[in-house]
Amino acid sequence: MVQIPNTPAPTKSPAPRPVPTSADVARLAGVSRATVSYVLNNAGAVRISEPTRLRVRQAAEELGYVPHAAARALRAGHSRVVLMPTLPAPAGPLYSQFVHDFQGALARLEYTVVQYGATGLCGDDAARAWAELRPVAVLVPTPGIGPEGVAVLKRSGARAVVTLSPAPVEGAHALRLDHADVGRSAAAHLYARGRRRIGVVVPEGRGMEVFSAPRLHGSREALSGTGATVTELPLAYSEESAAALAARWSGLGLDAVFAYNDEYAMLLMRALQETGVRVPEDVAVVGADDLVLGRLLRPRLSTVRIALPSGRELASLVDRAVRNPAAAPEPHEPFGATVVHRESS
Amino acid sequence: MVQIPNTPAPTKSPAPRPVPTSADVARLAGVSRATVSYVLNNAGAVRISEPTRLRVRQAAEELGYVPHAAARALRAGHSRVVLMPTLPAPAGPLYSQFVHDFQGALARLEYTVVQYGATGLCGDDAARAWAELRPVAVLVPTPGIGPEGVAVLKRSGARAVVTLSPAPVEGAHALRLDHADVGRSAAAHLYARGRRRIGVVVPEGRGMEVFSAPRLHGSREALSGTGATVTELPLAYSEESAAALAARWSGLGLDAVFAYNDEYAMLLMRALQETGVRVPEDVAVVGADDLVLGRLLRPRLSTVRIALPSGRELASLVDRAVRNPAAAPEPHEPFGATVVHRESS
DNA sequence: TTGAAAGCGTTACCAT
DNA sequence: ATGGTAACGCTTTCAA
Repeated sequence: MVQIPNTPAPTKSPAPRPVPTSADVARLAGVSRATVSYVLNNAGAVRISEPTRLRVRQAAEELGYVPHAAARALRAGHSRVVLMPTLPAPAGPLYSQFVHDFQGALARLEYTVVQYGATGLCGDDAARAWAELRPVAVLVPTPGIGPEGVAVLKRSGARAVVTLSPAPVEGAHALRLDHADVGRSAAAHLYARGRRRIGVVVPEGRGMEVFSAPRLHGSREALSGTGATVTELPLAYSEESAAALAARWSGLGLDAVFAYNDEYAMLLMRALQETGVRVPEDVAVVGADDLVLGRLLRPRLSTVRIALPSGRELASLVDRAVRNPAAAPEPHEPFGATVVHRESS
Repeated sequence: MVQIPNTPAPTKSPAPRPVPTSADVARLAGVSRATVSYVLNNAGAVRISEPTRLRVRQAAEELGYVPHAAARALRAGHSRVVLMPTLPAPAGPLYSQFVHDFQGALARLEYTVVQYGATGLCGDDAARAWAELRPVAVLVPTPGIGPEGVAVLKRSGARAVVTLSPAPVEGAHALRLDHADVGRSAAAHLYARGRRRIGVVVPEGRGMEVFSAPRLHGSREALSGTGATVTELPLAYSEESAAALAARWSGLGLDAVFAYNDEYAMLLMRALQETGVRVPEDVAVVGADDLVLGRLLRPRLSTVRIALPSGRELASLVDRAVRNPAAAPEPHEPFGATVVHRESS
């Protein structure tokens, strides 16, 4: 049977040229695919004559050849991708900075960080979706993945799984980071300052509960049995929502508020001040995350600081774990939440 | 020759089990790989008996089988990955929100958004690195990629390339977004308010110049030939840096400042107020990005708002472009920069 | 209803 | 020094 070479498929008019492959480069340069591979990867083991190298390079240039990462990974049996699921809510400044540092540090170690939109799925289902990419390591920034999920990832070739979560997860390098600690610290601080009727801001908005729920819970826990009360205060990140909350403030009878984080604290504090509520005389306010803006407010904002690991440290941990996956997860102290007492409480 | 099956490589002690493949599932279930594929992908065209389906599912479960995305993409010849290079600097709140929306909207359209750390490389070199992933679409959030880069991506199978940049890029759906407009608007506004000696804050820090340079340049441009002066004000995002700048303020002799964005404006405004400089009487301040916090400052912060496309709109644009790559890039008006005049100017 | 086989793009091994 | 070939894991067409 005669095969007509390169008959264009009779579908679309622009006839989308197929993506050039290394075989195309080889054909154009008049060499074999192996030679193309050697030249383009600067393989030291094999010597290729200079003229040949040149021909191959020119051919690749001419065709606009770009190697196919998936094919390469398939062949190699591994990749240098470090996977980082994206958060369920827009990231705050603290986290953005952290991700940026982490990414930069890993890039210097020749890894590629991929933030992957793992929408909808949760827990060990999500782990399966991540495992499809066969990352060499995974950093899970929220709780929710369990030992099963970790096992799936490891069976799929992940040499390191690092979790940031309250409880250590079997099989993972568990960096213990409990947002409930933030709530606990804030509430304990307010209680120690003599406050007894404490509001806790709970941001509205999909995905926010991942962080707000533990912060609320921690506050409740710290105050249980003390006789102090905790009042949940839903609040959207808008002037209107804050004004509405401030308008019904006197009816709530609160003498303190833990405002979820510094940004919400600023929002609420302004609304309260507008309606004549004095801070900290009438109500003590505590934020969290120790953002720059907290120091700029008047009164200066008390806040709870979390000792996040630096991006560089975490990158180096990942690298060590990848190089030696057999090593037991390094134990470490939970990241503490420290109250930074300023003027608002 | 007799081949000893599954001889473990005599290397490491924990003998890392190889990752289970669909062949392993097939073997365990006593069927062929094709059947496994049919069952696991719910192929409608072929009917598989219920008992077989069950056996396959159980085998997959037991082995912890997860399909290999790279292999699948290789075989399919395409993917649903939308690539988004990460910014060279930590993202601000405006951008974080945008990315989150964009990702959510694309997920609903069954795309997978991947943020890819494209560190170091720039322009068309970066494009080559992105092309290795064979994304179906690419959203380039910074200028720097040229027609060459777009061509590389398209030749590599990208059916849509969307750029957010000042000048339209040949071959791409170019959303025209010029940060110089922000600088122009701010400067023109300050000039119209009678200010003539105008400072422009330039954030320090790697990667910031991508946005700060055009904003500065736009300010210069708007004032050239008017007799007004532009003074460059390097500023790190810290209280100390702001205090240092405020300390030498009177020597600068400025009557207005465009503070890069609302966050820097807040930082500088506070430092100025601390040293007794009155806003807006002594110095007019304009921020940018129209963040919530600008409305919370006193005096309320004037700002320049950029009409970013919503994540949903952009997602739908990407989807349309992917479905019909032949269509000419949809023309559109450049996104305007609008001055929101409040009290600080 | 199920199985065999080809092929996606790449690279490593083994001939030449 | 270079080229043929097999194999990575998966899907799909064709044949039984």
